[in-house]
Amino acid sequence: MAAAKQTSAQPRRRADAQRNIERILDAALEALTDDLDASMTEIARRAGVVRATIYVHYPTRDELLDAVTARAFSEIGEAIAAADPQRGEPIDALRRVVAATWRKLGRYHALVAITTARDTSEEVHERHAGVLDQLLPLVRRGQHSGAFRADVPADWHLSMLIALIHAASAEVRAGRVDDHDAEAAVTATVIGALARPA
Amino acid sequence: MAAAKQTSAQPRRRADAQRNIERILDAALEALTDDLDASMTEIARRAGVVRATIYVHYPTRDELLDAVTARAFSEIGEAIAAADPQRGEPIDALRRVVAATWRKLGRYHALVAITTARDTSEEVHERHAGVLDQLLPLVRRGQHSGAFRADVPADWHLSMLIALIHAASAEVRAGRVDDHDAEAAVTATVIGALARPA
DNA sequence: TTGAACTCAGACAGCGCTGTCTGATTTACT
DNA sequence: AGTAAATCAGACAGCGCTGTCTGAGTTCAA
Repeated sequence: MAAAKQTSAQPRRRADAQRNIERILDAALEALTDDLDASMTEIARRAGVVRATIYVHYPTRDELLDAVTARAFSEIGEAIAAADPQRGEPIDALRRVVAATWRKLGRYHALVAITTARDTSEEVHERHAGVLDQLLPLVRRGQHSGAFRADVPADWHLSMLIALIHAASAEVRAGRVDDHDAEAAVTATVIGALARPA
Repeated sequence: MAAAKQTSAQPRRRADAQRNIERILDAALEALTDDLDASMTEIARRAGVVRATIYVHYPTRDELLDAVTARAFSEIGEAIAAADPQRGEPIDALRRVVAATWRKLGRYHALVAITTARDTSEEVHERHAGVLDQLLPLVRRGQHSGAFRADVPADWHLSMLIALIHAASAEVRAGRVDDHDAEAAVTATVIGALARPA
């Protein structure tokens, strides 16, 4: 079993073990963002542990990737919930959601690429379910109210939203746009892409 | 030197060699679309040749990837030129360009991912230059005329355009939208993303 | 028809990765 | 203070890949 969030049913984990788990997950995300094929050796180096220590916590590379991805989606889900997507006009709610999530989502592009390549599309969809379940209602009510174009499936809008956020993040990483300008730009671009034409 | 397009300066290539080169490039594109890490063994299998035959024409894996990518960008450049991006209103020209290129561009996502991961951003930019040189004037004149939003760099619009096309193609490959509906949808989504709000 | 270009069919070496192992050492919880 | 949890520091085996090689056989252009 991979390292799991501690529960009262398990013996307490030593503090240094808990610290190492966080460092391993952080290092994995960073290494994989730089190189989709980053090795366990490279991840261990960045985490400041020996390779065998990773295997203590995550018996295989895939289990490590699953853990990093689960953590990422959990964080995004929390950010979306905090943006309160059900409240107010769909366009306003979409603004809040994009502002709340674009930076995080952009960082997770590598994980999306890796899991998309590795898993079946059902597995990928299931992994995204926590996030999709929060966003689909917003897209649907926007389509119903006439704020968003309704001649495409709601899934289409979500795919376009995620693609634009990843592209925006790439522009920032490439240094072509600064972070502050990018926030206004990605918000406007997303709204333009989803909104029903006037 | 990698297998190059035949010129009068070179001895004529045998017909079966020419056929194999085309099949190798086709097989490489197909295999890499399915798996970014597709092996030379897999590419040879799909091409119906032995591995050593690929090495006769492309001494390294990277040279093969370069050849596939060069061919892809050449095709896209031709499709863009055929769409006549300098003619007419910017929105109309953008429609023509998207209609002419979205299917091809969508198929080359794997190559973009691979070369982006491998090369420096200068190298990637240089590789895209033939395509960017044709599209940047369209974006700039659209920004100048007020048709496209001008509060972001022209590069921003191009990145968003390409991201949306790739996402659209992924929706079609996933079977969530059919090809015909996707064309109308991607055109509308791109125009919405780039256009200055009314 | 001839002969060079081209391909085939393996075999081989080297590399880097993943996962496992073990005894020694360190950390930290009770 | 004691001791179990955790980590370290390599070493090891197996795997699959890339690139190279060679002699035999096939293809095709002149």
